[in-house]
Amino acid sequence: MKVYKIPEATVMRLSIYSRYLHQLIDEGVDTVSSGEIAAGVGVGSAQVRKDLAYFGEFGTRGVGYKVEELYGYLIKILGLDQQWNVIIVGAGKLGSALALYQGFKDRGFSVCAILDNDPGRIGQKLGETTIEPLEQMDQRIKEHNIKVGIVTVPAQVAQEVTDRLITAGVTAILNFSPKVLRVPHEVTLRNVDLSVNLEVLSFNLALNS
Amino acid sequence: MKVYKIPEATVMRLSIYSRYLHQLIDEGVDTVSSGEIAAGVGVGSAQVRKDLAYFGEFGTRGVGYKVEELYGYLIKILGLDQQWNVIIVGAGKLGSALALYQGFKDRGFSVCAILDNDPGRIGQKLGETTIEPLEQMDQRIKEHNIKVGIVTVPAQVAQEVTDRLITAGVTAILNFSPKVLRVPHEVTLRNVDLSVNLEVLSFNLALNS
DNA sequence: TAGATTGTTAATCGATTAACAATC
DNA sequence: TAGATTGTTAATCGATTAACAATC
Repeated sequence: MKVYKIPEATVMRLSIYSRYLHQLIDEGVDTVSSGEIAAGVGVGSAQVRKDLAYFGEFGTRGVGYKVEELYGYLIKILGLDQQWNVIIVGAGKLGSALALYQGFKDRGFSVCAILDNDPGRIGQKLGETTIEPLEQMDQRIKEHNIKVGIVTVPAQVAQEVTDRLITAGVTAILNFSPKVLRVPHEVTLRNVDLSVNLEVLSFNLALNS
Repeated sequence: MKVYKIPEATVMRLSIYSRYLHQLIDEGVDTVSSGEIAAGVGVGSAQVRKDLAYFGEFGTRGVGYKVEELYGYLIKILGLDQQWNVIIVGAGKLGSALALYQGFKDRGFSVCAILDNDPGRIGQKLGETTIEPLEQMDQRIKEHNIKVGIVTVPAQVAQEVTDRLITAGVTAILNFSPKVLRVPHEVTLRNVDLSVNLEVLSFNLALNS
């Protein structure tokens, strides 16, 4: 797949398209147009075609796209045709909820290690997985060839934990801590800052009042 | 505050700046330049000045910004100088974790109602708040003048729940369900789609392998 | 005054959208 | 062939960045 520069928004939309196509498969639909996908997920049809065009030609002019086929391509493009092992650092409320989140499993993500440094938490089970001390990080990452780390620790230790994850071999990080993290450019970082999200809402509420 | 069109990215950065300023206050710093803020949060200094310029002139040429003063302005702009009452619909793992999330309280958000339709969950306590049936929605929203709704229900019922929230008076929605929601234009919607986030990581991993 | 840093304008960059030739 | 819809180009839009006059 020879690709130059894909806008991040495009990747996010591909993920959403793929879910919509999954729904169409369930409904037994077998052909769909860019306009229908667009209407289904609330974007323009040119946007849909443009997003797909980054990766190839998947449709038939005058006809549209075969739903199952396009779905298969998207899953491949998104890397969801393989299993990704995940480590969660921080077994607080949020980390524990994420460890048990069914949506991750559904899409091929397998949480195979959960770490915390609270002696009261270590040894407890979350589903199949036992909470272990941070010292186990290196071993678990190597053992399970983990590439994805989820950071749900307090802000003060988030950078340190991130550095350790990267040193141990993780190259993709989902950060839930309210901390601006620095990572080398070859590591992909995404921030899911819950407070920032609520504050955008708050901004809009304040604006309209 | 007379404002035309603020990029959403600007609002998110303002939230991040405000946290950085809070940290500077703790450190006893009392003056800061746009370059220092920029370095602190990993953006360009022109970006910082431009973001602030949407809302006014907060600095002194040749000197910089007074930390506490600028922090105060940002809190005001973000609407964090007032308390926002929040309702959570869906008391599963994620909803429960959010109900207890300290970060929300710290920024002035008060979760004052949690609803679920699972009889096994109703009546249980999450912190101070008791899980109630969905029938209580209208009453709680009116009683507490709730403007913010957090949706953590399964995709199948997300749109229905959202419609009910809006009818009852909620005008800002944080959606954690993997569902494209339709809301009237006067309602602010933010999607925090955990799977989409992981899939962007997966895409990048697949790209680099 | 000299040095520093803001606020703002203009240039650049990149993403979205409209339009249409290609083609089923 | 006529109608439909793709893939792609070019136009538009909007956000970021560079540059600099204003000014402390």
